[in-house]
Amino acid sequence: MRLTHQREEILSFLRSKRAHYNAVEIYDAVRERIPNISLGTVYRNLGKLVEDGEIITVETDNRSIYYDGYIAPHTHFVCKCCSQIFDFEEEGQSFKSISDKGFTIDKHRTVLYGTCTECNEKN
Amino acid sequence: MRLTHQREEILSFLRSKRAHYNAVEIYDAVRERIPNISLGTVYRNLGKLVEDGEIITVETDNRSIYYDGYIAPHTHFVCKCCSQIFDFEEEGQSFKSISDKGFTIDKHRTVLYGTCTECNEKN
DNA sequence: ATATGTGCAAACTGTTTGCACACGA
DNA sequence: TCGTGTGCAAACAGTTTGCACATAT
Repeated sequence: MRLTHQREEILSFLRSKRAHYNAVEIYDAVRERIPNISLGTVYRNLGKLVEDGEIITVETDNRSIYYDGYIAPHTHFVCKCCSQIFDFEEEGQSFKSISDKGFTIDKHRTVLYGTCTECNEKN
Repeated sequence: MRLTHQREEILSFLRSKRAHYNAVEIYDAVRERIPNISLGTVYRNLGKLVEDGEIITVETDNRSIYYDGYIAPHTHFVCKCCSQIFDFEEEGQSFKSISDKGFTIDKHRTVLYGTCTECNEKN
């Protein structure tokens, strides 16, 4: 993976903020430093960075994918009202400490990604 | 919520299968019984059924949303190879029993949905 | 030197929506 | 009857991609 100016700026932007951005938000932010960067380049780099494990994605029930430069395992909370995404270190099924902070939890989704038994046996 | 033939067929299809389908797959299945149903109607009904808590969604890193008629809390496993979605009753952070079955877990995402403290205070 | 990346614009895909008509309660 | 739902087609939004040129190594 070649280290281009564009890729560097995208990665350092995501690492500098402890927050979650979609592709267009990242595009707008990076454009302040590289005015002629294209949205296609942003998408291509985000894809590569995810593939490489440099950043992670947050799949929500919004239409767009959010990207996170903080890659240690953690839990995301999506507010249906302001659509902000919050980080929590809590894992597991007890989210009592989160509700205690004043958050109301409507639903909770856990998704694992990987290779199933059958596919593992085939390869 | 009015009980139309279309809504009935969509819901009974999802309840009859312990599997996960996207809108087009549901459209194709229901079309065998209601040949002139439209994809728009399928989407509208899926939205209403989710809103009503009759079915749940599975957000994956595929482009499309999957729908599940089995609404008890459970964990989903998405195979990156065959893209099948598997159900597991396991919750929490220890997925040892899943790996013991021959599944390889690459990543694990937990997302909570609800209302944040600030928005709760506003309302 | 050359494989990889870029900007641009067009294409693609999943989903939503406006409209006139149909139907369930 | 009347408010909700439907089929259809067009619109939309997020994302991907083909191309010719540029750049990192």
